[in-house]
Parts: sequence; structure tokens; C-alpha cells
Amino acid sequence: MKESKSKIANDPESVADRLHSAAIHLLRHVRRQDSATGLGPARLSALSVLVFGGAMSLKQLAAAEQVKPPTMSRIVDALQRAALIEIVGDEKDGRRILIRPTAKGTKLLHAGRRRRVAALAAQLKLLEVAEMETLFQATSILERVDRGWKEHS
Amino acid sequence: MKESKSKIANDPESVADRLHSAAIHLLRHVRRQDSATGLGPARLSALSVLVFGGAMSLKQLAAAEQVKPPTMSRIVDALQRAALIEIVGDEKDGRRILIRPTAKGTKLLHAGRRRRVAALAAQLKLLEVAEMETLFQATSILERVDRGWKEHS
DNA sequence: CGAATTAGTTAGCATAGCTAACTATATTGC
DNA sequence: GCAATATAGTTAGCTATGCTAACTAATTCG
Repeated sequence: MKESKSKIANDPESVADRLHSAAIHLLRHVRRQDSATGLGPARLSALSVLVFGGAMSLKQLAAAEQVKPPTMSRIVDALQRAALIEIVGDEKDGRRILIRPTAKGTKLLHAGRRRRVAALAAQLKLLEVAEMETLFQATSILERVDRGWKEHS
Repeated sequence: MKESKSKIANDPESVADRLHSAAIHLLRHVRRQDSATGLGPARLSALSVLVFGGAMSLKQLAAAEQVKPPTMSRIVDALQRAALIEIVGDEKDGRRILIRPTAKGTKLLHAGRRRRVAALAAQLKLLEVAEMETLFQATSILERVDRGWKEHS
């Protein structure tokens, strides 16, 4: 016998392939909740970074969203006109701006996030306890992978 | 004592929240490989559905991509002009078109997919065997969740 | 102080989403 | 069997989101 337990097709390439597909399909489903926010994907995502990451400059926000400054400039403009964020001038550096979510923006984002998470949670409730445990452990591993990823690029 | 083992914060809401975040971050990283394909995200994704799902009509392809027919019509037009797909008239129904990937399109998609998966696999190679095993089991669970999801909506 | 660098914006282009309106083909009903 | 209806796809025109190039304003450096 080769090995006692499940050496079957769990090499990195195979797991990466299936994990990749799973992530795509998972997000495709939860994303359908977003229309209720009245915001497009780019604006919603930028607002999310601000709510969870705190106030930051336009350049930092653009980098976080993997987008160029002109693109973020327009998104910020739209979010500001919708009163979801506010712009504060930087005391130390007159060129920089500090972008931070308003109470309205924070509330809207949390509501949207709750809808997404609830849609996923509704599916997870159908799982066995042991399966939930496996997914729980998987999230911890993936969070570590993500941290390692950020360091190297 | 309340419970012997890891009842700690692995309720559906909490796991859903972390899984959701993990999926976002995972895709944000692998997506950076896509510029090498020379295609935008919508075209790449539509081509992927055709390569893995086989030839289908425009309406079916639009539904698979959660997009309206006019949007898909333009994407298909661009993919055809790039010779990555070809259009065949349906024998039974003169209104329908059958869209299928060309050899060139299939090759391009697979190359792009390999780059994405390789980027993820490179990170997974740093994990312990037991962790890979956990992720492997997680993908199986998530694939089942996805199948259940498709049925109910 | 002047030159180079840096932060952000503006202009202009391509892609990607939508609805409304259109064309062409199928299906239905009398 | 043909008129009415339904369905598949396209076209037109709008908004949103991505880019590069070029600009303005502020900072930093020699």
C-alpha cells in the first residue's frame, strides 16, 4: 500500500485549482446581494477598505484596491457626492488628502456586508458540525496565506 | 465547562464572514496574473465558461455570467474578432446561435488559468501536509455548497 | 532658491454593465 | 394557414470603471 490516508489528489496544484474555482463561485453568489446597496462594485469595495482599514490617502486607497490614482479619484468623488465618505486635508502635507467614511457610509457598508454574509451563512447552516469545523480551520489557513502573500508582493 | 472542543467562534455567521473575506483576498491576488492574457475580465470569464462548459447559446452564456444579453452580445463580438470563439447557426432554431471556443481560445484560456493556479499553488506549497489536507476537504465541502446554491436560485 | 519628486486631478480613450427599442424567427390559437 | 404572440439576438445610448498622458500644486533636496 502507498499511504494510509487520502494522499489522493491533494497536491498543491490540484487544491489550488479547486480552491480557485470555489472562491469564484462563492463570490458570484454573494455578489447578487449588492444591488440592494445602490452602489457599483468599485465604490462598494473602496468604501469597504475605508470602513475596515480606517482613514487613508487616495494613493493608499488606490493601492489597496489595485487601481491607479485617477480611477480612485473618480470613485472617491462619487462616494463624497453621496455623502458616504468625507475628505480632510492633511496637516503635515498639503498635497495629501485623508479620506474617511461618514456614519452614513459605515452604516450602508455594514448593512451590505451583513446581506452578503447572511446569504453565505444560510448555506453553511445546512452543513454538518464537522464540516463547519473544517471550513473554520480552512479560513485560518487562508488568512495566513493571505498575510504571507502581502509580504512578498 | 461549556463544550470540550472548538465551539469557539465557528458559528455559521462567523465562518461565513471569514470565508467571504478569504475568497475576496485570494481572487485579488491571483487576478494579477490576468494582464498576461491581454483580455479584460469579462471576456476572460466568458471564454472560461465556454471552455469548461462547452458550446452554448448567447442567452445561456449571459445567464452563466449573470449578465444581460446585450452585454454578452458585445463580449462575444470582441472574442470573435479576436478569433478566440466561433459562432455556428443552430439547425433547429434559426434565432439561436451556438458559441464555441476555437483552439486558439482554448489554449489562451488554459495558459491564463495555469498562471492563476500556479500563483496560488506557490503559496500552498509553503503549508504543512495537514493544512493541505484541510484545504482539500474544504474544497469538497464548498463544491457541494455551490451545487446546492445553484439548485435554489 | 531652483530642480526634481510626489499627490492628486483632468482629459480622453476602451471595456463592461444596463434599459429600451428593433429585427428575425418560432410558436400558438383560432 | 395565417395572424398574434413570444423568444433570441442586436443596436443605440446611457453610466460606471479601468487605463495613460498631461497638468497643478506642494514638498523635498542640492
